[in-house]
Amino acid sequence: MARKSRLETYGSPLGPLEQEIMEFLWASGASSGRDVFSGIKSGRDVALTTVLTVLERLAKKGLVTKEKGGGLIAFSPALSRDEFARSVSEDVFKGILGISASGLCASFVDALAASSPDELEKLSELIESKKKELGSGEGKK
Amino acid sequence: MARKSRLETYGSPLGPLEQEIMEFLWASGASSGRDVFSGIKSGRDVALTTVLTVLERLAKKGLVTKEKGGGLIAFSPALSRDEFARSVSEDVFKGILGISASGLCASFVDALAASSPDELEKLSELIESKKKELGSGEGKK
DNA sequence: TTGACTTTCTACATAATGTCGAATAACATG
DNA sequence: CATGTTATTCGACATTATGTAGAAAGTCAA
Repeated sequence: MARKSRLETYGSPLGPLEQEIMEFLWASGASSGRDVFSGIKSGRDVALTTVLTVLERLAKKGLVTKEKGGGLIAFSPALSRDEFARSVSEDVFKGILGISASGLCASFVDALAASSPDELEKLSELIESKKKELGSGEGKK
Repeated sequence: MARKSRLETYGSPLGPLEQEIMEFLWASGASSGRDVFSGIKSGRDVALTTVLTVLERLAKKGLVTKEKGGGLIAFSPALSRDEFARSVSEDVFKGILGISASGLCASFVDALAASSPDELEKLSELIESKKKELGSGEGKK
């Protein structure tokens, strides 16, 4: 079996299992393949090799680093959650902004308000400083 | 040949050709398969049947409606650009917010400022009204 | 009926992801 | 060193999304 359709899982460039694994790594930091396997396993039923394979692919994508230290190979997230979210968001926004900026803004605020209302305040501030930034360095174009 | 990798095209739940076709439909409204084919063709080299197939799939996904009027079958976008962007964004945000709200906000503002600075102002307003909305109807947890 | 055009079917190709078993490499220990 | 255990790597198959298009079937006017 494979994953849900793209439209359904859209919102993360990672498949469910990949996501779970990154989640684990973000929470636990450097871990052996077996660690990840054990950590993930609760609630899911995959083989150790499946986890290893995904870890491998994640490494190939640059999302995970693989280091052979003294003992076992250690896998670690190559990007922090924030960095990852940022890098993904950039592409996402570029894509959707090309379709409709207003539609995007509207749902952005809704989504943010629903999940992290505290961030609304910070967002306002971000916008203010961005506006100033734009207002000043605006001699060209 | 197929499309770019998911990480690369991330930003639209549609493949390049699907996107082009939706673009055309948003611009031209109800069109026959051949119309879309002709409209799209400039700059791209696909067969009529390819366009028809994609149109069919878009219809199956609910993004396009297919109506057999008097003459030819007419394909129209089932959602406006805005509606579409909104609906896609919702999923996107849900997904990314689950990873990191701050990372998302930061790149959102950057992306918006870069592509549609005018929207920054509107976004501020949106936030303000959203904050009021939250502040008032806040009796429950 | 015939021919041109429309629409549907069917099929193949590539890529991403999930899923593993088998093979191989490494290591600790008897 | 031979052996058993564990770790890693390889190779494979499955499904889904998308691009691609020829073949077949349907429609309609002349």
